Amino acid sequence: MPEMPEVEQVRKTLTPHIKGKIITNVEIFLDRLIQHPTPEAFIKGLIGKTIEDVGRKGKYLVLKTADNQKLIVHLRMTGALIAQDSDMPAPKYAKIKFTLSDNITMWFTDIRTFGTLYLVTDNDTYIEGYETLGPEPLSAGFNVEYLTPLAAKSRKPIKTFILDQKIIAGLGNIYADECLALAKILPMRLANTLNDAEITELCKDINIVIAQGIKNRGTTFRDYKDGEGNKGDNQNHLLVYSRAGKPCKGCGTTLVQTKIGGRGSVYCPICQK
DNA sequence: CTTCGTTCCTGGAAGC
DNA sequence: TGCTTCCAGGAACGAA
Repeated sequence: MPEMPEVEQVRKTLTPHIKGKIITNVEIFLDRLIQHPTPEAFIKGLIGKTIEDVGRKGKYLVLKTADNQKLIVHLRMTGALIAQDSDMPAPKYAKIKFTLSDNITMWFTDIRTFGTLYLVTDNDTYIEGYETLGPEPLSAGFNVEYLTPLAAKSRKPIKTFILDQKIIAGLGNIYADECLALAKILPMRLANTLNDAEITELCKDINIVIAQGIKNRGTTFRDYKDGEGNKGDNQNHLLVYSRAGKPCKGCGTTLVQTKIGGRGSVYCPICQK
């Protein structure tokens, strides 16, 4: 499930294969994934363009294809962008084929087909989730001064609060559980009950957990792969996620699984307060 | 206004 | 063994 570290790893691994390449053809095998404009206009708008830059904003990949045009991709649950030689067979679950110059093909694959793609030209559409993103972990705008007043007026569980992309861009279910475990805060605590010391610790630990995820090239549980089709390594470094019933790495207590905001959540009932 | 539940979708695992 | 049921969750949406 691509969260910020996974999307960043995709960006990094994709860049050397596609940057500077010309898009010579586009084939769409599932129209529904194209959110804007029409599939026909999407194809027409991309053919002949050069991929000038491969960027990222939160969990969105942003491919610049002209001064006034960008291809925005959200992988959601099981989407992937993979670059490979054009003479290689199509990967499984291929949904969109971007034929590039220099014998490279970039495939968009997706098992559950929740992924979304937008071709935005001259800001001709408004992408709600993209435009309202909060600051990212590890960025200057993400700090205690920013987070404290927002938490103070939120009555959501702290886990749900930090999963809100308008508050923090890039956290998903795995890293949210990990951040709260490291900060020793129970995920069901309401955001406005955290004291200053706890917010400070959480802020610091969100940065630590995300930096570790990036360093370990992302977390692969089931389907996530980077731009070259490789898995990440961070699943071998997790404190709580997917470890329900196993001993806490801190105190040995059996980790507990529950549901918060409809999402599976794992925590240590002793270490986390 | 905020918060909560539902929905989209498929594959894999668990249960009987 | 083979079938059915449940679960995974990002984010939009409608309901409370």
